[in-house]
Amino acid sequence: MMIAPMNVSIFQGSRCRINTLAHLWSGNLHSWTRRYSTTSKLHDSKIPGIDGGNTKKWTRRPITTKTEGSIETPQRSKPSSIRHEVLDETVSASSTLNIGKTEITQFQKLQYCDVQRESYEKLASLLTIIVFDIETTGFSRESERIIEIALQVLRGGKNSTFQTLVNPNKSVENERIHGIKTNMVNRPDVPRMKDLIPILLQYVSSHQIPGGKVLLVAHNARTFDVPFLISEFSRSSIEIPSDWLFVDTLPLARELVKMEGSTLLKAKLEHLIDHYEIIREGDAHRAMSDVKGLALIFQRLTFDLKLSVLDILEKSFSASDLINQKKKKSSG
DNA sequence: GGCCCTCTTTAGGGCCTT
Repeated sequence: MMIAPMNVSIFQGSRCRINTLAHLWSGNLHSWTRRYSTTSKLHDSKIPGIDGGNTKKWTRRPITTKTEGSIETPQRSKPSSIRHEVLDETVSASSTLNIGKTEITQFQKLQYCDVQRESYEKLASLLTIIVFDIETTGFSRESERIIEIALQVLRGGKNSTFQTLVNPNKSVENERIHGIKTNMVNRPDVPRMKDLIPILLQYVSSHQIPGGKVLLVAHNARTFDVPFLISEFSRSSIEIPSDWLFVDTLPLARELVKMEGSTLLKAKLEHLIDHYEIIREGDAHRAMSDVKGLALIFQRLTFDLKLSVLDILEKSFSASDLINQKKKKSSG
């Protein structure tokens, strides 16, 4: 963990800057720590899975989810009972919040940072970061539909990943992109979006820290994933919770492309995966494969760009931000 | 469709998502 003073912030005047978000999660850390042990903090992490430690345990099981009375949002829905897949990934989070004694001592010497550190730690401790991705039948959020969605909670722990196919109630014409065929999703046992939304809300809520916010991360989130979610939620007459914030990794990748000395030429997800030498788990353009890749990319990007949690929050936006932005443009 | 860049801003084209 690197700590250095910083002078500018829209949140508060001066503050401490913590140049990595890695301490907020553990689920993926081991995957790139092996390749990118460039910091002593990461090098010293005792993470299950490294060097013959515990390995990730994956089990696939059908579940029945009941949402009645369990969603803390105003948009309560009828109880639903849908079979879908949850991939259990058991990953210890114990290493991520540990700070070495030396680091604490050095930190404590920065007297002027104490108040800011307290605020930072409070903010960080209340934040749940979730990487997500959707596959769709095309680019238009008006005429096309979501056919797959995947999420990964970066903090790790039980049920840290979620994925499901979605019944679009229309044919899939772009199978060549993701390999998802019409007969894979147009089935009665595949949930439609209106059935899935209450489950999604419950899943996110179950990982949300009381009083905290959720930070949902996606590549090209601002102009693709989030507008698609807004449209799908709207069709189901459900609002996206106001405590969901979104971060788009595309502008972050573009910052890295522009950075002096950077070898990243394009901001596409595939270029980022190549750039960081990430080994894919599964096929490209399948939601969970892209989520797992992006989870690693997000960690590397925030490290390379020296972004703290506050920096990321400054770049975040809400669903209502996009809706209001669109209304302004329409009226203007 | 929004963002970004430039041979620009009274515009146009490329990128990025499926």
